[in-house]
Amino acid sequence: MKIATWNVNSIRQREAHVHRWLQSCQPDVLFLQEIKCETAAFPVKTFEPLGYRSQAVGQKSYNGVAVIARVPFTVTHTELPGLPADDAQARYIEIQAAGMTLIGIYLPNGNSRGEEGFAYKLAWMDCLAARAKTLLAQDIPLLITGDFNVCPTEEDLAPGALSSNDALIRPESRQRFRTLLWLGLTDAVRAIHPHGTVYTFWDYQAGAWQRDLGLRIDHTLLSPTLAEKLIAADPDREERAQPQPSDHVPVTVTLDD
DNA sequence: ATGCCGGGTCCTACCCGA
Repeated sequence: MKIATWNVNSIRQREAHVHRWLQSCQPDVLFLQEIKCETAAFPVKTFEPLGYRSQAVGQKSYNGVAVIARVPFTVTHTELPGLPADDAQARYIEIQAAGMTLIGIYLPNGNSRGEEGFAYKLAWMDCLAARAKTLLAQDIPLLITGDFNVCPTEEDLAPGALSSNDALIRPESRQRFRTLLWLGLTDAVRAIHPHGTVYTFWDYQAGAWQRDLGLRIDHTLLSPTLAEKLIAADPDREERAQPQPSDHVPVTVTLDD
C-alpha cells in the first residue's frame, strides 16, 4: 500500500505533472494540497483513465485539498472538526479506505496577518490534535498526511533558510507538532531516515533548489499499528527538477500489505 | 533580502505563499 502527499501549488498548472507522476509511481492514494480551484473545477476526468477516482475540497483562489485513489474510499469529513462553523478555508479531507482512516491536510502557514494569522495556525493545530486523539481512541488504523507547514527540528531546514521568528519554526508550532507525536503517532520519514536532510520544499526564489536550501514540511504521521508496517518513506526529489515544478515534491509512504 | 519566483484574481497591480 503506497500513500502519498503532494502540495501541487495549483492543479491547473500541475495537471500533467500529476498525471505523469501517477503513471510512473502508481500510489494507491494521493492527497493533494493547494489545488487553488473550486471543487467543481477539479479535473476528475483526467485521472479516471488511469484507474483513479478523485474528490476535491476546493475554494476560489487559495488553499484547497483533494484525494485521488485507485482503491475504494468514502469521504467522511471535508472540514476539521472543532473549527468555528464559519471557517471557510478548504484545508481538510478525511476518508475511510482499506480499513483505515486517512486524513489529508493543508495546515495554515501562519506568517500572514500578523499574530492573528499565527493564532489561527495554532488553533488549527490544537483542533487537529483533538481530532487525532478522538480517532486513536477508536482503534482504527490512522494516517495523517499533508503540508504541515512546520519544520519539526533544526535538522528540517537548511541553515539560514528562514528567519528565527518564522511561523514554520516558532517554538509554539514545534510544540504542537510534538504533541501529535506524543499522542502515539510516528513521523514516517524520520522513522526511516532518523538524521540528515530530507527536504520536501524548495523556494522558487534565490536559487533555493540549485543551492539545496530546502525545508521538510510535508509529513506523514502513522498510528502504532501502521507504524509497524512501515517499509519506506521518501520525498521524490526528481520532481523538483521537472519543468514548471511545484515548489513542493511528492512524499510517498509504503506500508506492508 | 519578507517579496528575489510563481500562483491567484475584480485584468493588472496587488495579495499570498514558506
